[in-house]
Amino acid sequence: MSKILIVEDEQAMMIGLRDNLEFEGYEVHTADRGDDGLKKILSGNYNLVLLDVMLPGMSGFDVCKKTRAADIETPIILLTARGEELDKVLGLELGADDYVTKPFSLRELLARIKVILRRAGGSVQKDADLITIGNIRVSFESYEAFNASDEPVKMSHKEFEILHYLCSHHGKIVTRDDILDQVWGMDYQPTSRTVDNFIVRLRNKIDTPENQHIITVHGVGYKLVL
Amino acid sequence: MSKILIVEDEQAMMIGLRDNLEFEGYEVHTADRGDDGLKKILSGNYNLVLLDVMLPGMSGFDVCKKTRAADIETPIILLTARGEELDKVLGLELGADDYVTKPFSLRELLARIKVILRRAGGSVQKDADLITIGNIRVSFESYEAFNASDEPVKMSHKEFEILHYLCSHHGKIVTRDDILDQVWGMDYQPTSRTVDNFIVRLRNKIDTPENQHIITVHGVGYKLVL
DNA sequence: TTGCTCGATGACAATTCTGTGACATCTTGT
DNA sequence: ACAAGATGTCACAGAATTGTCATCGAGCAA
Repeated sequence: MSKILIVEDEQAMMIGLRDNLEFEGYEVHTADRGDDGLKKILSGNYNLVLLDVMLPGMSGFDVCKKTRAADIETPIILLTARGEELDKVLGLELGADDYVTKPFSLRELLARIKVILRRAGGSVQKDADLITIGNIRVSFESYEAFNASDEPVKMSHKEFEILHYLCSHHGKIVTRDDILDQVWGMDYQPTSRTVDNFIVRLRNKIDTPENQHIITVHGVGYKLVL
Repeated sequence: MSKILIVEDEQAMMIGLRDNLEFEGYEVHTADRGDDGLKKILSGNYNLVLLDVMLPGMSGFDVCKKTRAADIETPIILLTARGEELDKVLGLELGADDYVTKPFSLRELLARIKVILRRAGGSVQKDADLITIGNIRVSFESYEAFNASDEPVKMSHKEFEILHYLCSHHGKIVTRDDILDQVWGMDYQPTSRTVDNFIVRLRNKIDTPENQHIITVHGVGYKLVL
């Protein structure tokens, strides 16, 4: 679970933020002075910092600057009361990762927090095994495929395996022999014509009118582009 | 150098952005339709995307969503004309990394770009095997070639092989027989006229008006200069 | 058994790539 | 400058590759 530090001197604001973030499942810590906040940030113990600009002890700008000067890369979102652009830019140039201007909407702040935590390599996994390829979304774990309207798309076992192989090498070229070796095995192999036929079937399922995802590389093989 | 893609249909806006970003030292590419933009983004060739929300072809939201669905993590900054919060949140939840609301200040946008590029650690590693030769960039691994505008260039298998051989001996002189031996093999070999013909085809694709990259060494063979 | 699906194959069409000759143009040596 | 040889360039026919369809048989379930 992500740990968030709130550095904010206005009691009401701080409590509101804390409660909401805790409700969202974050672990929340607080500081109400700039210098205290800096000390905590420098411990490197947080995944994210919400930092007010107007603070007793030390301004948010200075906290930010000193944090970066100390080579601490903890993401920082600035909370500023003034809507002036100068503040924004200054903040970002000082090393902040984002800012919101008071009054801000909670939904927006939460969205921004999510974005930054995700980007920081956080722990938001996505639908992991549902991969979108052209027209369809495929799960290789459950051998299911769905079209744009979420209706199931029928795919045979071999079709899944071939698509899976193409997927795991997407962007790279795969020869017919590669496919035969991987999907059918070294011992028994049908004609390479068979591969072409499966490619046709896959194309019918995943290609959109505008985009062809399985590219023929003449004289070499095929290539899947996502 | 960071490569930035601008997806924007308003000419004036696009030109303004492009010029300013180029002035800042970024390599800028453009697209004026949502679907075209998506195609380019999916190539994974960019460090950052500036994406307008209102676009012909496909909305910025959809482009964003599809990009993330395809597991491409290229950072995206949304450009939105409407100041509505819903847009912002929606955009961020769809996987955008940031947004600015038109009209935005250039300084702010530049600051945000810097922040994101800094955070992304700033390099597209796909360029690893992308070699630039004159007009085009070539990947011998994936048998792809792109021109200056990042549009794919068609190249046949033999063309790739010959260019590959020239590349691996760039700066040195290569005789026609060398090429025939390497590309066609010792046993079967066409006329040496055939080589000339392929050289012509390659030249048409890679030479720029100012620079000839495949040099004829009269009486001996050819030489590739990068 | 019957009816179904899937894998495999071959035939043919469609497409793309190669190789060649003819002729224009250039380079070199005289 | 001239001739001889080398190279540039183009269009086209044939070769090679790939797309697509119809079909057949094996395996499986009802």
